[in-house]
Amino acid sequence: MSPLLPLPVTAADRDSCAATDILRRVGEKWSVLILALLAERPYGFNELDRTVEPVSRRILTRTLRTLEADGLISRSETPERVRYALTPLGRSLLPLIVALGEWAAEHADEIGAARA
Amino acid sequence: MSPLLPLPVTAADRDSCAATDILRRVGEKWSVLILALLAERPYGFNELDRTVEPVSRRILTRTLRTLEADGLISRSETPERVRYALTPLGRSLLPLIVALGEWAAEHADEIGAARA
DNA sequence: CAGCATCCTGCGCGATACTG
DNA sequence: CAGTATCGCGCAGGATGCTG
Repeated sequence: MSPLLPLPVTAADRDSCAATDILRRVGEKWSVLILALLAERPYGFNELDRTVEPVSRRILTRTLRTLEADGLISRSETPERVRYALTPLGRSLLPLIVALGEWAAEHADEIGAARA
Repeated sequence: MSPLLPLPVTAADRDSCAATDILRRVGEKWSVLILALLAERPYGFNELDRTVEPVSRRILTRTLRTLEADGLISRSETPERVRYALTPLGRSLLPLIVALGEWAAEHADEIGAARA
């Protein structure tokens, strides 16, 4: 066993697998989108709310809190507004997400064909 | 807008984003693990069931069907057994998952520290 | 502007039992 | 061996209204 990576095969591992963990995190509905937006510049809360569009404020809040708790984004208050920004850790994750996005774009037709 | 990628910002895009789509797919609980196992060699159904361990057969079945529908794995029947294997498409996705796994392993302590 | 409180729905995931 | 059928739980995600 023990494949190419720190991947969990036994029951004992299954909750402690870093790869699965982070994959589930970025698999959450709005995470990647938020990270991609913050890659360009910091955003305020309502600004994110408007830009991400059909997300509810409840979910946006929770997603931001989670990303913050993981150290991927930072939240700072200024007198005028709250400011969400990427942390260095979050920024280091970007290339991988970008690569996955490119892979998905390249093979979108193959996947579409397979589904039909 | 329109960040670094084909990422969905508007409501119209949100269900058609290939990147988010594939991320949710591999974010499913057992997907990466199954892909990682099949990266080494083909597996039979019960063989997967035993190896992945705490997964229920119902979920294993559904996960396999989904991965198959996306063209990432193939299912073929021989007289003695059913054989699940990676497709070329699935294999082309592996390096990206490996990269994410390595990233997660490298930064596991930072993430852990952030959560505390 | 930046949220929190409340209520609700769908489905990811699981346990258990049964089938050809 | 390779599944299907049935039942159930918890949580992601959402709608709506209120707050300082």
